[in-house]
Amino acid sequence: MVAIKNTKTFGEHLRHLREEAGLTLKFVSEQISIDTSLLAKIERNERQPTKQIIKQVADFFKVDEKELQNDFLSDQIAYKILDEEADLSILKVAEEKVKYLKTLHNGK
Amino acid sequence: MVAIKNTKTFGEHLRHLREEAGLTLKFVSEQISIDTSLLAKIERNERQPTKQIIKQVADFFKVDEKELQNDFLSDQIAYKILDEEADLSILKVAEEKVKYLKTLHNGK
DNA sequence: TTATTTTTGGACAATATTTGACCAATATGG
DNA sequence: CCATATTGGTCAAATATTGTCCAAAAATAA
Repeated sequence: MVAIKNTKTFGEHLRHLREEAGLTLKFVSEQISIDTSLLAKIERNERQPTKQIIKQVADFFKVDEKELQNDFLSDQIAYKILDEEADLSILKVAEEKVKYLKTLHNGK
Repeated sequence: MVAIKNTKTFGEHLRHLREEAGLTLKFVSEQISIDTSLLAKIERNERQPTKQIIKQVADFFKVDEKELQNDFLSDQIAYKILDEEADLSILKVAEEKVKYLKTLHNGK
């Protein structure tokens, strides 16, 4: 597993990759065949990337697809918690539930 | 804060409340004005309760609404992780992101 | 400044997802 | 068997999300 370097959001991560490479939204969006304004929104976390887009981005920037997917997933969870103004402690509960549900599926 | 007693899913929790009270789906669903089969599905985690339904259920069973909401929220997160077959470690990342996003909002 | 390029923002149709309702099928238990 | 409880499938309606288009704003260059 690759270590988690920072706590940037998915969009910030994407923007970082792009700026690091010194590329414009227009250029990158054309390379991966999506609308420029859509990519801009994804970088600002105003639109969610589809799995397809995550794959294209990963391929383009030569980063691990699974890692990007996880980055996006943790974003979704974080935003949901903020949205619902929930306590961070529910993450622990969620963790227990995952374990519980896994035993259900196995144990059948 | 009330301690988390178990790792049952939201639906199991609901079913437990109902059976403990010795009531039928039909009766409870009528009391809170939703379709019997909808309530059954919610208890089996086949349908997601709306906030409205969570409130009605909480009122009916005289349990804390916020607690039920949290229970449902942690369910959603757990199912999402199972769905995506993601590692539990992303929960830690999500936690860091929540903290990070909170500083962003405050710090403005 | 002006021109050019880049990024942002809003509106909107198209698409996808979710909900709740209805009803039939299946279980449960007298 | 009969009566009641629960489950399961289908579907239209409601809701949410996506991607596109284009204009506005911001940044950069000339």
